[in-house]
Amino acid sequence: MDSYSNGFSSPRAEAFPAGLRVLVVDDDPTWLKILEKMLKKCSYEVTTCCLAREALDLLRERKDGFDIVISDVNMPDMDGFKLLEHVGLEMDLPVIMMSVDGETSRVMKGVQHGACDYLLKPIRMKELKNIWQHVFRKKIHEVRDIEGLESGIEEFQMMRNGISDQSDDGFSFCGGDLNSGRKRKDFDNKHDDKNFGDPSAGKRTRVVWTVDLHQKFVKAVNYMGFDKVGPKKILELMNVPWLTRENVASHLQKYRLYLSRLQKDNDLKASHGGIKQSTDATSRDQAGNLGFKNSINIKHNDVANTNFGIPKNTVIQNSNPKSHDGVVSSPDLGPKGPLVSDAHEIQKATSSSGVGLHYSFGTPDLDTKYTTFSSALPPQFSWNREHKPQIDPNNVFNHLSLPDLDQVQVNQKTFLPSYPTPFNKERDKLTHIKAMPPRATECISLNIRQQMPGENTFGLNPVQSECSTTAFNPSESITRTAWSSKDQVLDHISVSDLDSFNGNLILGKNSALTSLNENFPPCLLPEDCSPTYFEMQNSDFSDSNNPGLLLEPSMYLYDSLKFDYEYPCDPIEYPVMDQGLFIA
DNA sequence: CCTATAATAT
DNA sequence: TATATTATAG
Repeated sequence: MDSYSNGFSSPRAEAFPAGLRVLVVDDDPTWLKILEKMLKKCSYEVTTCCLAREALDLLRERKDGFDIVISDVNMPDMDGFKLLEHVGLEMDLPVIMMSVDGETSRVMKGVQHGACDYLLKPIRMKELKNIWQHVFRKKIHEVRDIEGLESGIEEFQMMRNGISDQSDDGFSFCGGDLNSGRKRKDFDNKHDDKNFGDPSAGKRTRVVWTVDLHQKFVKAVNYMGFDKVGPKKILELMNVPWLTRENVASHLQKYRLYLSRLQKDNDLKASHGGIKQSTDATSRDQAGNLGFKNSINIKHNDVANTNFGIPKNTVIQNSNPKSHDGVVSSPDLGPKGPLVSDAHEIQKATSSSGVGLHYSFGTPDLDTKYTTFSSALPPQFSWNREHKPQIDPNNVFNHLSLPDLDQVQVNQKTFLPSYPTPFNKERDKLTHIKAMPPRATECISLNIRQQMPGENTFGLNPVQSECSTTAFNPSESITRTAWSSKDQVLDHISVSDLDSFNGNLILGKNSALTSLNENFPPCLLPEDCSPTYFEMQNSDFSDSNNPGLLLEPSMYLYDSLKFDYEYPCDPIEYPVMDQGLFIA
């Protein structure tokens, strides 16, 4: 692992792609062998398994044990897409799907479910050689995120060179604003003026906590330590001009509540398992500590390369030195049963269930402020800047990261994202990981409401659409919504923009909003995914090993994407998918 | 700063 | 209508 981590942490290292930890899943032993061989030739560290279940278990056991997963689509025990979903939700690892079938709809489905790439068998070296780019790309994005809080941008820039930035991704996917890139945000003016300054307006505008905003929030929290945080500090760190302390306080309240609920669930689960910890502690307290403490204190730069400053996993280190091993895994929860269970069912049940936090992406409402994009937007665009001109350059858009907890965490060691658990506290105490709830739990669902760029293409307006999907439930039958994708994106799981886009169109309830375009963000896309997909088509790029090269290809890809997507297929078709996306 | 509660939004 | 999110009061 070390080697691995090193490699990634410092892209420049020659060893770079070497040591990439790949998990290959395919029910056909022959393919498994072949792939293993090929991957080893690429100097990757390969682990194989022929069952999806097995793969999931492996991944759960060794949370930070893999950098990327390559899975066949057709498998007896579990649909490859389902596996994809689980992986995306639970470990946030890039997943490459493969099959003999290159039917567009299948590929699309893979992408929608979060696959960062879709390879057609027979797979050639060419294609495998570059899989590291998915890992790298993801890393970069994460960096970016974090960066926001930290002052250092250097790293970011470094990476940046190599890779296209999100905006590219985003755009291409969105299918929308290709050329201009960003649509403008005209409307800011309106809103801005309105409420802010004048008290006269009796009530303040309502802040919508978009994913982006929430991420910032979380970062801030993690950065300073959960227990130490206060609205004021968070606000400062977030550096979002128009946000008020009250807004943050309110959100913090909600967040804590949410965490406590989460905890509670976990406890329950744990108890079920028989192992009950002392958790009973009041929910409040726990909540307070949850998760963050541990993770946070470390924000050093030393890690700089890798992490970008985020503290995250510290906890793990402390508690479990071997985090790698998967200490984290939680047996009780029984990843098995429930996971496999059909997402469908769960979804249904769950979708509305209450556990998740919902974030929205866009905004339809004029009065409301949406934070979301502020980041992505160039300063000029920032909406409310009036109040505070400061804009974070940092803000970049990232794709969404998981909601709270994990979010962006980066493993210092590995650099792969790991989930931070909210439950650190307990973890520490207990040390047993068992007690811990499975990550899945952590993955709560998010409903994201996003607004797509109203694409002009269609002439439609962007509308919000929502769809939710369920992730899975790790342990009990609890169901959770994974997140809704409507638009997008959650990390990988998400749907392709295209879909969402279309979805929006269709759904368009608020069509009135037509002008919205502001825009959004193209960003949300799962960066990983998009480009890749195309790559297949243009196989040319596949050769480069050099990270530096990465960029170029991407660009191409993007272009091609744009092209393709420019004429989106029938919008109509998608909506449906949209909804069902995750569901399978 | 935190909690509770009202006001809104979905 | 029931719930969830956010604003406000205490």
